[in-house]
Amino acid sequence: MATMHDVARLAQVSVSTVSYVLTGARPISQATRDKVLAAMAELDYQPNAMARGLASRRSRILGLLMPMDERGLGATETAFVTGAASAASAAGYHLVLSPVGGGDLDDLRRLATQRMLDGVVLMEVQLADERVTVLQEAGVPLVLIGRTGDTSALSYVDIDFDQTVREAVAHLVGLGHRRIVYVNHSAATLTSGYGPALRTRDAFVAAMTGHGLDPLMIAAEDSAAGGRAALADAFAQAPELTAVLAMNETAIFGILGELTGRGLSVPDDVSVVSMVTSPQVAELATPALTAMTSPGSALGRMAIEALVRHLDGDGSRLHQQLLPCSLEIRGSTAAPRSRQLMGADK
Amino acid sequence: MATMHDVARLAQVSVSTVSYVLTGARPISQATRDKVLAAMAELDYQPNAMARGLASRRSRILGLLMPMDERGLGATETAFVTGAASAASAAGYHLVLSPVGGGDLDDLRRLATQRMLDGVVLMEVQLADERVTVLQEAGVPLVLIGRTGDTSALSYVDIDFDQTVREAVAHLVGLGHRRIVYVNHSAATLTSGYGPALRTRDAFVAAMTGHGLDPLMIAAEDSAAGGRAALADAFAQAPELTAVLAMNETAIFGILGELTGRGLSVPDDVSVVSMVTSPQVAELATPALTAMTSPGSALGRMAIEALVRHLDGDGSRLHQQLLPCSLEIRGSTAAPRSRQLMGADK
DNA sequence: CCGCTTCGTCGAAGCGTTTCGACGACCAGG
DNA sequence: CCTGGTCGTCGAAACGCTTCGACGAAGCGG
Repeated sequence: MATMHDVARLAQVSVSTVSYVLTGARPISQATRDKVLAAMAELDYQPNAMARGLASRRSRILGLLMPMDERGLGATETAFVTGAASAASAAGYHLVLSPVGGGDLDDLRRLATQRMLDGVVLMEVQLADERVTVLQEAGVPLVLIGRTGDTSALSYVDIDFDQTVREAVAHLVGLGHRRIVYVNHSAATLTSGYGPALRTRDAFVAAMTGHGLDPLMIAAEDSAAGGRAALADAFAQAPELTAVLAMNETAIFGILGELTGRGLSVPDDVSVVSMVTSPQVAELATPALTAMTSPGSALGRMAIEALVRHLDGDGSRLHQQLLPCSLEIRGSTAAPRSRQLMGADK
Repeated sequence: MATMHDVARLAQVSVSTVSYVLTGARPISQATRDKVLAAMAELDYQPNAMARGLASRRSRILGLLMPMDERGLGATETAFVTGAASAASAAGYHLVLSPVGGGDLDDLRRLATQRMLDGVVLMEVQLADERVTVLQEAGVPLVLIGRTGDTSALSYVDIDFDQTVREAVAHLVGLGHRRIVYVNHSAATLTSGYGPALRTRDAFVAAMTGHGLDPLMIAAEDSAAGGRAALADAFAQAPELTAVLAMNETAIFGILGELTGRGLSVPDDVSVVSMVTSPQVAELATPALTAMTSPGSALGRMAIEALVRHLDGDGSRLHQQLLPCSLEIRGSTAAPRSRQLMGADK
């Protein structure tokens, strides 16, 4: 493994000159630069990351802390990761993913405090997230995907749930639906203060009342059974319902099953819109689901870009940005048919 | 940020003594050790990973190279990752995940060649995998999950597809099924030489003929539509079929949909077994799928342990090991009912 | 009681970079 | 022709750790 010394010797320049060619920290004449580059190529030289990190006090490694529970990662999260990775690589950083589950806060602290990571992007942030505290104490630059309760001093990118829900509701209302039920995550999730669940709830209420409609929300367990139960519940409360908006991606298969079980067809009897869903999952269902597709890769890219700007640039300004999901119309939404028209207005 | 010098000064010992306390490379008396540890605690000392890596020429970082395509990560892969992460942490290593897609072989080469990674675990290995070549050339210790075509010089852990298929077939045959169709990945995947698809195909043929039965395999695209088409195809070729064994996790929802569409009930008319499937996915379907659950977390742990043994230990011996999936019986398999008994033997 | 290990500790030499101060060479202005 | 300023390059000092050789102090058999 060739070192800078070898390159310098072969190019007949000093070690520091080689370093300047590499980093561009000082001007180097074209002639010398060429000599050095030729020597590097000949020796197949690769800078040693450790030495570089030690001397410069920056590792050029960014961490992406992702939760890894048993559920697996959806296509949305994956898109986020690939977006982040390519953005990092474009900025000359490596991106490493660290699967920090619940218990290993210590592992996180160690990573952060050992100066391995120049900066960190945190996924799946909770409203009160210990990881944020740990990293802030360690003085590691931080960008969140999602938001904590108090966002005043933090940089983040997140989904614009308000806008997303509004669009979804507008789509359904535009088709003629009046009675729309929103299937959210479980009651436990809501009371635990899970941001997306709370924000979509509020947004749904706002959007519906904005249309002069009555907002009906059901909390559903994250399972197929939870979806079935939620739908049964919904029909009990609003037999005339013609549309379901579902935040709970896991429950949605149960919802579809229950609909079929009741002899109702999608989309003719009941329209279904799935929130924050990837095309891949949407296509799994029959008919394919009209969904609000999350801007996963854009979010990942923006998070990394904000972090890099913070690292390379002035380092002061906060970056706070929201991006809505985009409506992708597939086969699960249509105008409500007569069944409803009889019971309702028009 | 305190350094070793600070600790040494406070404990009134030399820097090297502090280092020996940390690494255990030489014996240190209990008295000095205590002094040093006390000083570390007081200063909240954390060793600098870069300096340590530079001096010792090992980073104590292991890489897990995972493909990140748009499909997302199933619970199986996630289990693999968490198993690997906890094993690494237990062995005193960090595990970082690197999302290396198709294009960025260069990025991989750079990581490998910059001496950032002490060793690497490769997921989703293809029969002819460029990444293996790159890493071998860079001289990075390597453990595969999955197998290349020529496994002679490589360490790997993999699923024992042969055993897994045999168990699945035995389960169905034991219930009384005679006509069983195997829904594999797509024809394109097969001809591209995707190991699991090929190995399960061969295993299926062997298992079926072992029972004196005729092996029928259908290749299906990785989509719901692909599953539907495959099932239609299967019924065309074998109208009397009573059981489906599916390797293609994506197609399975299409298969179930098509079955329902034909008015056939699962498991009374047709039994379904899903191969290499996580409990989470199996529970999504109604009824929940009888499945061969992959030993994800055990595979991850074993891969890391093999790698660590190679790094810390003798470094010579290869580690090659297969683990079967375990049969988990849920609601999608049962004895075939009369419809078949009429058409077939017994 | 002597020379030989063994044990515990120390000092110093790296590890491969970056970065800072210095220093000729060259050029423009006075 | 001298002064002052860039420009391009060099040498050397970090960066924070590991590791090797050395060396006193014990402990031991003879």
